[in-house]
Formats: sequence, C-alpha cells, structure tokens
Amino acid sequence: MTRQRIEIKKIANTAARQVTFSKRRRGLFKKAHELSTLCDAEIALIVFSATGKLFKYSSTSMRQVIERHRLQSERIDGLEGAPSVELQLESATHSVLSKEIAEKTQELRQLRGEDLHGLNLDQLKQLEKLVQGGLSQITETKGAELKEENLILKQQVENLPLVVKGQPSEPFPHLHKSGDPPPPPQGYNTSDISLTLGLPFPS
Amino acid sequence: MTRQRIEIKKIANTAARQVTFSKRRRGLFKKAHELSTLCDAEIALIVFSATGKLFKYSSTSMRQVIERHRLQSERIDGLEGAPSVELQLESATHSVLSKEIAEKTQELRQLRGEDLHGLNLDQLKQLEKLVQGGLSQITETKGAELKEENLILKQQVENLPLVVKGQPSEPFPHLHKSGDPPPPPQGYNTSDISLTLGLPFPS
DNA sequence: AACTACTTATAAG
DNA sequence: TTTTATAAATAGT
Repeated sequence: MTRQRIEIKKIANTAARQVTFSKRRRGLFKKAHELSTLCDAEIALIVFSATGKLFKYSSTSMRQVIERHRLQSERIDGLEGAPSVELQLESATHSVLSKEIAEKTQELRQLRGEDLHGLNLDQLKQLEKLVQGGLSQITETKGAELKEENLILKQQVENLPLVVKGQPSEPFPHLHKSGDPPPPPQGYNTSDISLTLGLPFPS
Repeated sequence: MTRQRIEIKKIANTAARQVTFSKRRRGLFKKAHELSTLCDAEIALIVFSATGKLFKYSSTSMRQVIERHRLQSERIDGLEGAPSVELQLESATHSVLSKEIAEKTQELRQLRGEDLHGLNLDQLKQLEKLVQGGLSQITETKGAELKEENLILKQQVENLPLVVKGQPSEPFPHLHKSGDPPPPPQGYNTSDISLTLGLPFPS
C-alpha cells in the first residue's frame, strides 16, 4: 500500500514477511483499540504469528469476550438434536442471565440518553422524570460532599500555626499528613477511575 | 483521521458513533484478513457493538483459534486442580455473566441516584455530568416527539370536513385520543377518513 | 530502525 | 449512501 501497491497473498520472502507482520500487527492492534474506545465496543483480537507466537488484545477481559461470543454462537447455532441435560440447564441459565444483561444494557443506554427512538411520548416523560430524580440525588450528594470537604478545609485553616505570613510560596506545607511522597497535585477534575486501564498504545 | 484529526475517546454523539463504528469495523476486519493472508498468521477477531451485536472474523475456525489461545494462556496461568471441563466452562460463564449483571445493576442504581456513597467528589461530578447529558437527550427527544404529535393534530384539524356548523354539541367526535374505540360515525357528513391518510408516523 | 512516496482509511459533509 | 479532503498506514529503501 505504498511505494507500490501489493497483492494480498502470502508474501514469499521470509524476511519481508516478518517485517510486514510486525508493522501490520501493530497497526491492527492500534485500530482495534481505537474502535473499542471510540465506539464503546467490546473487542477481542488474537493473533498467532507464523512462528506460533501469540499476540492478543482485548478491550475488557479476554475471557469475558470469548464467553460472550460462545453464548451468542450457541444461540445462533441452535442446532444439536438433544444436548445433555446439563447443557440444557446451562443454556437455560445462560438465556436468563443474558436476557437480564440485555435488558440492563438497554436501560443503561436509555438513561444515558441513547437509543430513545423506540419510546413513545409517555415513556419519554417517565424516563425524563426518572433521570431528573437521579440527577437531583446526585447533585445533592455532591453538594453534601463539597460542604463536608469545605468544613474540613476550614478546620485545617483555623488550626494553622501563625507562621506563613512572610512566605507565601508554600502556604500549606503541613497539610500533607505524612512526610513522604506528597500526592501529585491533581485538580479535582483529573481523577478518573477509568484511567487505570493501561493503554496499550500510547500516542 | 481525515478532514480533521479526532481524539481517541468515546464519541459523544450517538449517530456519529454508529457511523464510525460501521466504517472502522469494516476497516479493522479488512486489515485482519490482510494480515492473516500476507503473513500466514492465524487470527480471531470478535467485536461486540455497543448495542450487543456480534461481528467476528477468523482466519481458520474461531473455535480452533480460541482453543489455541486457551492452551497458551493456561500454560501461563499454570493452575487449577481439575474440575471437569464442562463445569469449568459453566462456572466461568456464570461468573462472567453474573459479574456483568452486578456491574450493570450498580451502574443503573447510580444513574438513578441511588447508592452514591461509595463515590468520591470527582466521581460524583462525572456522574452528574453524564446524567445531565442523558437528560438533555431525553428532553430533546421528548420535545421533538411533542412537536411531531402537534403537527399531526394540526393537520387533522385542518383537514376537518366543513361540517359541524349545525352540530355544535359534538364538534370533534373523532378527536378522541386513541385507546378506546372511536365513536361510531354519526352521519354521512361526519365521515373523517382523511384522518388516517398520509400520516407520516403511524403510532 | 528511520525515511518517504505512495496507497488506504476515514471524518465530515 | 456517496463524496471529498485530509490523516494514517505502510512497501520499499
């Protein structure tokens, strides 16, 4: 795809093939990660090189994606004259659980304001009311939290030794309870639990 | 990656996200197939859309690749006494599903404003923002729906046969909201078949 | 491994 | 869906 277009068939030269494998493998994994991030998709990608080396990526956990795939396939196949009782039971359980997941997923989407087209006016009104209620709760809780934090800060300020007037550069050195590595100075908005994912493809 | 570079993070707009998903999914699958062909690699790719739809590609058979992956991984884990394979699979499945249900349930509760105590201030802010976004969408959709309904009603009113002058007691018998059977036609002049004509959005 | 010249992929319309 | 203008991937050095 550059310098010269190449045909999509096995690359004859071994060295060239390995080089291409490395380059394209990276590209593929990057694309997989981007798709998962951009579109909120659950992705599993398994690649074995010609030499048998394993490379993999999964947006959540490999096990989870594979299980989910197995469930789907199972349902689609819908064949097998008469699966064992265990399997029947298992399938029954699965469909119950899967159905529940599907319902909750849909509900979540709607609470987030997506996928609203199936709803009629009454349902929309009801949903709106529900979300408004939730929002009130959240805002209220946040307010309480803020107030509390505020109180603590005030206490800290009041307990300040009368020291720092001449040294504005480090106003509150003692606010770090311990003497060791002070927490990195994060603004309140920088915390984000989702950031704990190790991004495999640092830009 | 064109017209304008985009950040790799969840696309906020639902429609845009779906369009991008379709395009990039195709691209990803094409790349996977090319890599497998060019470099003789064994590849499995599983993609679940945000709506739960499954897309997959495998260079050989999905089962084979997954099995091969399992063998590799197992070797790395190197554990498990030895419950039967079925039981392992089943409990694995169940725990995956149950875990997913638990997660979604918790998320739902929080979107509804319940169970907020585990959250810190930042998380609360984030949640608040999310719910506000959802609410906006819902309100907007509701507004559009109302407007549409309004339009239909107006059309109905405009299309009213010029009839009722002599019968002021029941000016619009056919405007009864759907739900109960409409009143039987009372005279040839009150015929209102035009009500059912050309409504763009049949309920 | 780094460098381009070119092909592809794709965001926006 | 189809069409661009532009970003990204990559074949051959």
